[in-house]
Amino acid sequence: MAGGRTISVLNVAEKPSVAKSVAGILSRNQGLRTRNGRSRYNRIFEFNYSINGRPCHMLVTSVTGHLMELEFEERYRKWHSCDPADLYQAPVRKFVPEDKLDIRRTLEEEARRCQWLVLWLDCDREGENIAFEVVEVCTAVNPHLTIRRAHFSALIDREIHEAVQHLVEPNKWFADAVDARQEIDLRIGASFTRFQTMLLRDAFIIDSATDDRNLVLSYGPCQFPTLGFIVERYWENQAHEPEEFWTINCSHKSDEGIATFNWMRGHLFDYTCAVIIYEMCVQEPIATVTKVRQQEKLKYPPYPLNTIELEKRASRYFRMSSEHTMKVAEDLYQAGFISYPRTETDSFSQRTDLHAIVQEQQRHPVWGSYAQQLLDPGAGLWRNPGNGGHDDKAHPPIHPTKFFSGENGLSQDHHKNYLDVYRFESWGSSLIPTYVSGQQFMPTSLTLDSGVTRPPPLLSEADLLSCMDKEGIGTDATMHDHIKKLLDRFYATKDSNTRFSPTNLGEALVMGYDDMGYKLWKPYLRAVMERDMKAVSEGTKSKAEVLSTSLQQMKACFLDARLNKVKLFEAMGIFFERSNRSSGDGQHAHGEVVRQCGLCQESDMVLRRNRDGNFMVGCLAFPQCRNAIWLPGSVSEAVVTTDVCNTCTPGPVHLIQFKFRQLEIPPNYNANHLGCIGGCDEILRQLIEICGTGSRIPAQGRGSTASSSSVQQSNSRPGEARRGACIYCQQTGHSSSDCPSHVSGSRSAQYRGMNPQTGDSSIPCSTCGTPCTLLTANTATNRGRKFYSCPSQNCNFFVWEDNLNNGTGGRSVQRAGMNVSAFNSSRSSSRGRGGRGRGAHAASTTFVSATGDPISGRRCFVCGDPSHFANACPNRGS
DNA sequence: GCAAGGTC
Repeated sequence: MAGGRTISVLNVAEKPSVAKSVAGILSRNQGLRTRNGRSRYNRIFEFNYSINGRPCHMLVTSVTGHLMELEFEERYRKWHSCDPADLYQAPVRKFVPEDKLDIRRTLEEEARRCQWLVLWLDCDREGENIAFEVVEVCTAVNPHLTIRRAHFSALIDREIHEAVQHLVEPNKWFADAVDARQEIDLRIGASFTRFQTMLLRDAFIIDSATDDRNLVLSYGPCQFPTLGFIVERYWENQAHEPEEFWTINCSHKSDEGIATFNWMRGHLFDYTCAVIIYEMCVQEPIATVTKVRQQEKLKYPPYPLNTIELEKRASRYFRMSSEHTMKVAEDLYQAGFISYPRTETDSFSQRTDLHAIVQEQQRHPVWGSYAQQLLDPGAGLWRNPGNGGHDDKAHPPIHPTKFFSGENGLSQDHHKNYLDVYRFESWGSSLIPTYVSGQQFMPTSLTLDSGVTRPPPLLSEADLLSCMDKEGIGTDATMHDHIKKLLDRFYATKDSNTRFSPTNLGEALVMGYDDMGYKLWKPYLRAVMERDMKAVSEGTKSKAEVLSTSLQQMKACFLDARLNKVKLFEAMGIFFERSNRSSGDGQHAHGEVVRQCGLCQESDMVLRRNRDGNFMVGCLAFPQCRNAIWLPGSVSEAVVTTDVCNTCTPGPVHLIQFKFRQLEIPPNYNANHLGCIGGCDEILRQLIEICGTGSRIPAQGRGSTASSSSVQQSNSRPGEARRGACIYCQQTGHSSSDCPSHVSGSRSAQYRGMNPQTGDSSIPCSTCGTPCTLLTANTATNRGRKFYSCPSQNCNFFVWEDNLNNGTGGRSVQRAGMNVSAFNSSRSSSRGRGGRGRGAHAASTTFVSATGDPISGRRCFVCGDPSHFANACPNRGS
């Protein structure tokens, strides 16, 4: 027993609620006195206690998070006071802001009469940094203080009592890492924010905010990569080219149940190929079981909960925003129901008394009995939770700390269940027949189904949190703040389904930096910083070293970005009108009118230039109407004239005076051309074909996600935009398969490679009028011979090209399998071409067409010979 | 008027 003279101990917690809990637990509410400090929120608790046998007069008070802020010195604070580049070396200082001065005074007054200072800040890097802020303030008035740190991670008796009996030294490396992070964030954030705000805000009419003058175009090392995730996914989504594919599906129903068989090849994009294979199946439909494999499927309970997983699950199951979730979790933590809610840890340490945690829940009406069973050694149900593999060495996974019966004052949102027999995941169940190897059966259904590839969905809040987590953007405690900031800054919007899209402003900014070739909107920068911080916190790098190299690099990057500011200007110019031309009429503000939009028939089509300098004519009603015509990439200038085309209807269609870059067009074309986009202009069509539209070529640094960033996000796509006028609307600039006036792009695969306007590679189907592509046979008897075949499922139109030229005309070939769902098809696709038919039973081997008519005169699909089917065709496979 | 990180 140490005994001896009573010492006064000043205990400082990170927030008032923790001070109250710590005081309550240590004093066991015996002899606990409370008084006000200088700050009305941060009260002081007093009681007597004994640390390692030594009598102590304990004073417990608190701060409210960081006591200090980092700021530039006064003369650099005004935005126009200096060149933003100077902010990389302008002096900074830590100071206690006005609203924290009373807390500082409390600390000073109490510290003067204490011998010890015990720091009860949260046990993470930020907490350690705050601890040193408190130390700085207290030792300034009492240099003789003995400094001690309490380590705890839950506000429960055994943790707190143990912490106070095992005090340690504060960790300077942890605090240094935060100092470095603060300084880098401040310098980068302030320099780029001032730079881009002053550059762009007054130059463009940014209509997102009510008052442009107060708009801040902030840049931050966390908010920008977060925006980058949203934009990148948005670009991927917009650039997606839907492609139709085909699958062969088979099911078998028996007394035991129904089995669905998937094609080992998955799916094929080549329709003809899929039909041939399908037809072979139809011809010999008896299925043989070649292998039977039984596999046990395991479903594991979720790992112990960390902050991000909490936010993701709350968003997924409760549709709670991450911001709200954290507020609720904080309430529960402060009320003592759950452990600290900001943790990266998803595995329980060996020391955690899991049985004690479960014991608390035995009284619960819903899962209490389950808890009892878990604890019953006879039941043998107890299993230790899985190990998620993360441990921040500061806090345990989020877990309930005491029984919660549904107290008043807490909303329904607070009633989260951590130990429930988890309600949000379930087993899928179905019974399938048993099979033995070698067994044969007649499929109940055998269908050729089509599907269309889907674009990746826009990011949900849970997706976004995953991206941030994966790349280390923000802390578990701040991720939701960064997401909210993007909404507040008008950089992004969230739809009712919690899916995020960039606004024009957000997309333009990312595009601008991307065009510079910079990864400033990517997470790499932050990742490097985070690695540096970790190195500092582990003592392998010094704070000074990290600051010096990091800031040097960032300043170089800043100066370079400023040299390339024209890229930001151009990107903004795609979405926003320049403010010095803002007073013009509406038409001028958006471009020159070429014609009325033939698609929506409400708005005008106007001539515009995209960020790559390429011209297009787009509908003013975008994005409601996506009609767009991309012009040749070789156009250097384009001006809408008052001349009107006298062929194209509905008029008026204004002619455009084009100037082409001579070097980019063939020598026999004139660099100056008065052209029409109405469909009549053969020269324009040819130049689009020759030069491409240039609009969708991936820009440097944007990789595969490039294309959609163009201004209109039209449906046109790189390769197809070059192939001439659309067969539906006769406009150039998009292909038929992309025609916005046409219902579906799902047929796109069928039209590839054709050239409708040249007349020699496409003819209309004699039945439905659909253009038929010129294809080349590859059979032994007809290799190299060209033919036309209708891509439509409803036609069997087929004609050899040489017959056509001889005037023989087309003939139909019945194709078994197409349009035919052999056997009763219960799995027909509503969208695709296959499987729509009704069918007779297989045993009769009668096939019925999609119209219900029996098929007669069936012929080989490969060579057209009625004497055999494709699977027996002598020409097949040669 | 800027960042991100604490917290009220």
